[in-house]
Amino acid sequence: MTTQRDIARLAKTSLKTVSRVINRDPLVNEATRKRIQDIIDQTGYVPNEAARMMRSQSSDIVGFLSEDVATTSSSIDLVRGAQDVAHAMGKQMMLFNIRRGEASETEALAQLARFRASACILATSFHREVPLPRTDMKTVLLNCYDAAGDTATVLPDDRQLGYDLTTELLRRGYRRPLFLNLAPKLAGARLRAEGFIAAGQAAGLNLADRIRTASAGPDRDHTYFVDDILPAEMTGSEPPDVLICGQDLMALPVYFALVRLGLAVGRDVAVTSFDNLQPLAKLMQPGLTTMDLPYYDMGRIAMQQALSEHDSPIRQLVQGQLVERASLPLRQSA
Amino acid sequence: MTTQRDIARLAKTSLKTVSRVINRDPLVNEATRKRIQDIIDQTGYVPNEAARMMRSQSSDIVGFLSEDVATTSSSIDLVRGAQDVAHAMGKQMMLFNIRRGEASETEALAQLARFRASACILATSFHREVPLPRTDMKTVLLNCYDAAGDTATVLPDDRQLGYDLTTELLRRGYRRPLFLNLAPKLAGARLRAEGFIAAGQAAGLNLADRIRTASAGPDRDHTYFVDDILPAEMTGSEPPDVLICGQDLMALPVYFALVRLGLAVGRDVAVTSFDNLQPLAKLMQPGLTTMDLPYYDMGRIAMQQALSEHDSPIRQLVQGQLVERASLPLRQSA
DNA sequence: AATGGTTATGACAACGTGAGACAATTGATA
DNA sequence: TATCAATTGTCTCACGTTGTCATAACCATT
Repeated sequence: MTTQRDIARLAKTSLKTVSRVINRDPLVNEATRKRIQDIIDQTGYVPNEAARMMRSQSSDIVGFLSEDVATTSSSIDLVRGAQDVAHAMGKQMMLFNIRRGEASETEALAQLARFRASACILATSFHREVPLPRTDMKTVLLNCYDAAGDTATVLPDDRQLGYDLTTELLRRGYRRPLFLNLAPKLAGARLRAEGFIAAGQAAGLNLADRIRTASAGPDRDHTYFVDDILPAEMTGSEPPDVLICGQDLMALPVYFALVRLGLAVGRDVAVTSFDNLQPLAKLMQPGLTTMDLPYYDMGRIAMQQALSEHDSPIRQLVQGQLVERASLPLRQSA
Repeated sequence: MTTQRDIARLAKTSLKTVSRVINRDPLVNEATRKRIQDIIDQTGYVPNEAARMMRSQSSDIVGFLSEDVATTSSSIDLVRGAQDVAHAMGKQMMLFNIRRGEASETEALAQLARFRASACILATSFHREVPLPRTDMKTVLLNCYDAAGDTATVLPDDRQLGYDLTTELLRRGYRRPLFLNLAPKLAGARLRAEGFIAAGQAAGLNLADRIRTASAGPDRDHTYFVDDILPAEMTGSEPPDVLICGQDLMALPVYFALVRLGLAVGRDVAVTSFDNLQPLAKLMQPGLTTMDLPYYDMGRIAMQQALSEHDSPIRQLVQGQLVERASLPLRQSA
């Protein structure tokens, strides 16, 4: 491999001058600079990052530990946002697919320590509390938080998401929303429920009994709602005029269930959700109106905090936005 | 940061002996080894990878350049497979989200060169030909190939996938399959069509005219099939008894279209597809019977080839497997 | 010509690790 | 006591880069 020493020899100059050219030190004569630069281009010299790291005692590497990169495609946007910021700042990101609390997490942190990484981002695929691993590295929690609450944290503003979505439904004339919420062990589910009720209060409606929750995991949720809740509610005397699903993946079986009940989504009952999962939300028929979760922005912000010199705010909430499709038409006045 | 020199001072021994312990030199007395190891554990000493890289002139880093980590969740499995193998071999993976042929690709390769990466994997989200970037690094193409054909390549055996799926349909008694294929610019689409026809021939059926293709991109495909092809074919005199969709994401709008046509998936017409996209394929009602594309295995194999000393086979084809769900019932004899 | 100031260049050390050469020490055995 | 093997230590170099400091070259002013 070509080194600065080789360049110096070829350019008949000193090692230091080559280094100056490479580091854009202005204290170099233009003619010399050009002569050296030409040789650099010719030889295809590439600086050795390892040597640079050793000399500077710092590494330009940030770790991204992600749980379940596999399961949820939304978490990919967290990765993308973080990576885009890192590269824009000339940093490198090392991605680790881990399981929280298991050996894979410890190993990832050990690897990052070997590379003297300046910081690490710990991301989860859904908003929830996590145990904080023991590490000396600067840490940013992404889409999760720890009980102690003294670590920089980036979270979706789930309460506001629930509030905004509900407010929009009410504004459009819907009066009997039914919230098919995710399990309360998910922090986002609890917060959205709060926002849902608060938005009702603001409009003079008591929505507290308009929430259904399943205690088990996501998969079970769907079965419960589809087989038990929906048939009962939709055939009752006062059926809901709009369903709020806990996530887009729940809206899909809900669509199918409504078809089985002989109801048309959008006409007989509106359906909304949270996630804006691509390309699912767009491919569903009718297109799913859903609260876009700002994962890409969250990834960006987390990386900005990981790279910032000064201390980051402990908890930063990121807003989402409603994406309108055909599943939530403007309601005809009853 | 603690160094080997610090350890030596604390253990009242020489730098060399510490180095021996760390590098597992057997020529060390057991008692001494333990004493030093204890201090290493206590201080939480972590070897400096930069120094090690410089000393050993090699880096243990493999690059993974992926197009559209964002768009397709299937490509995540490529990443996971590659990462699992890398970590098992004590290597580090650097992930880059790039666009083929654009600056992001060149920059990623430049970064990897700075780290003296030993190899890089170039992955695409769907099976197609790509231009090979100029680089000195050992390269493995994953889910894509270049025209010259002298680069190690890992691909799904799409021809076999098409053949196996079709054979299974025929074995179950279906006789009028209709293949709603992806655009032929995708290599996988062309190969699956070959397999489809070959399987027909093997069963004494001419299926050449049972393929429909759209020339535009995936999104357009769906519209075309859903709005033009399906209504015409399904209401014809001899409607298909089973639909083969080019991908699970196409099967979704197809489901909705069949509902609009008053047809029940599984009962009136069977539906199958390619991908086994999680969790979509499972959540659709009825569950989608689909050819699982072995992305995780492909990722593993690509990384194995990237790390292998000797030259890798130019083209390695990986097999898939049918995942049975309710959308393809065993057919009642007509 | 001497002085001072600026600009350009070079010599050298140091970062942490690993390895080779070889000396020194210890303990056991002949 | 002499000999040998096992263990530990000393010393040195190398990897590639960059900060510190020193020197050289040049110009303008006195």
